[in-house]
Amino acid sequence: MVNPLDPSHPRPPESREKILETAEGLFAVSGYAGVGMRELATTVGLSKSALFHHFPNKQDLYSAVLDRSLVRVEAALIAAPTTGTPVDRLEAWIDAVVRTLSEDVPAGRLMMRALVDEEPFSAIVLHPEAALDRELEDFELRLAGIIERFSALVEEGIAAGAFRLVSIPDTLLSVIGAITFHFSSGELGEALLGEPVFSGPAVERRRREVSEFIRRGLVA
Amino acid sequence: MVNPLDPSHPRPPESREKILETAEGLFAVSGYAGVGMRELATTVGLSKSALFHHFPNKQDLYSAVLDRSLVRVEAALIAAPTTGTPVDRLEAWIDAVVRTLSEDVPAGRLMMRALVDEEPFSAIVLHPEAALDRELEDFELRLAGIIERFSALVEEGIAAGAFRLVSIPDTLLSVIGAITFHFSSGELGEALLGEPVFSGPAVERRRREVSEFIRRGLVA
DNA sequence: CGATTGACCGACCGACCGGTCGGTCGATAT
DNA sequence: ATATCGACCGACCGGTCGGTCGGTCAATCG
Repeated sequence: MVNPLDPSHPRPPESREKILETAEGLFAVSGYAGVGMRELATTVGLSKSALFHHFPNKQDLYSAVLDRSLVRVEAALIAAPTTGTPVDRLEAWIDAVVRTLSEDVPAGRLMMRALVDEEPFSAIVLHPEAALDRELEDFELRLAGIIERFSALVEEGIAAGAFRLVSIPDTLLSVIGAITFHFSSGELGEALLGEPVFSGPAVERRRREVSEFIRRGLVA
Repeated sequence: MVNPLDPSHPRPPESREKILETAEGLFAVSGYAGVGMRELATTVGLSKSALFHHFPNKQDLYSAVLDRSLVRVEAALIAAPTTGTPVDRLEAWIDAVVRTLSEDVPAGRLMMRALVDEEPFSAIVLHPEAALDRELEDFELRLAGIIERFSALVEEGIAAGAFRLVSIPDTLLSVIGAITFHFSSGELGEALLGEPVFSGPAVERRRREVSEFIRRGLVA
């Protein structure tokens, strides 16, 4: 039995976590095809073989990285209050997502890339029961859950008369685009803002601005 | 002298254009690193050497593809009316961009990828005069011009009291994100909408929805 | 103690990468 | 008739890709 308190020699879970953490940053910057297993290995400080010891192949490693980021977003959403008016809850959720993406720097860019890439997702997102023959990745199901939450909130808000009678899918795409793109915009964002996208003031301003922008776009 | 009316044998400008057109589609789907010159060559129906005959290297070909898409957006913006209230002009511009992106299917995804990729852009976007040592690509200057147009419009609208006192950079990032992401969302978008993103009804609805959403988010 | 196990490494594999080179071919220019 | 030129091709280059394999080593188990 391994003693989890024994600090002698790099313990296994540490390596696995370090690989995921490093891979998140690299995949966010260069995309799936733009990161080589050698590059990742040397950045982590392990041999390439060690990577394949912890993950069966590159795609599964990528899926694990993606799911790890989505778990944080999901957790923030679950932790957010579920009481109050739809407008209150919407603002709380936007705050939660913005805060999460501002703390996990590579996550926004990573998710934007994953969303734009064709492969991982399919028409199953809203109909998981109709899973064709393909096996669904963890992160696909998790994303579907997150989207479903937002979708239900907007639907409820419309029914309660708090929101305009918008097209829910279009609204979802607008909101995802506005929030995620900001934290994916890298150098362009910094050039526009005049300061790093992830600096304290920029994040705080973003939270206010995007929240107000979406609120006004949505309320009746 | 080449007779441009002579349809005998594949004429050179046709090949170059065909390469760009094909490359736009491939780069949009798989990204810069995800497309090989061999794959592109065989898709076009030429040899790999022919690609390097028309373009000095892969990066320059990619830049040309990007610029070609931006030219269309720029042209649509220039053709749009520049009279009326800021709100009118904003709506006309959003219409123009949405229409352009809906007609040039790969363009949205291609631009979203380019925007998320770190390399091509730098902090020069709004300060082209401060161009460090690096030579600016055509498409970078063109993008800077497009952003500058939108920025000026929002600024003017605020000064005229037509728009709220928003953070202009944040608003630009929200608008770019909302519009571009929709046409980059591929399978996710189709799953949410229940129909192809680029189908007639979906495009028309998108035009209305995103225009109204942004208008409400921005007007005083 | 010996056996097992998990973390890790170096060497290696076939496929593919971007890019170069020498040359062919048909149309134009002189 | 001949020289030139642009479009194009097949063969080839060094290097990198994701992935495999045999083995080492330290810690644990029985």
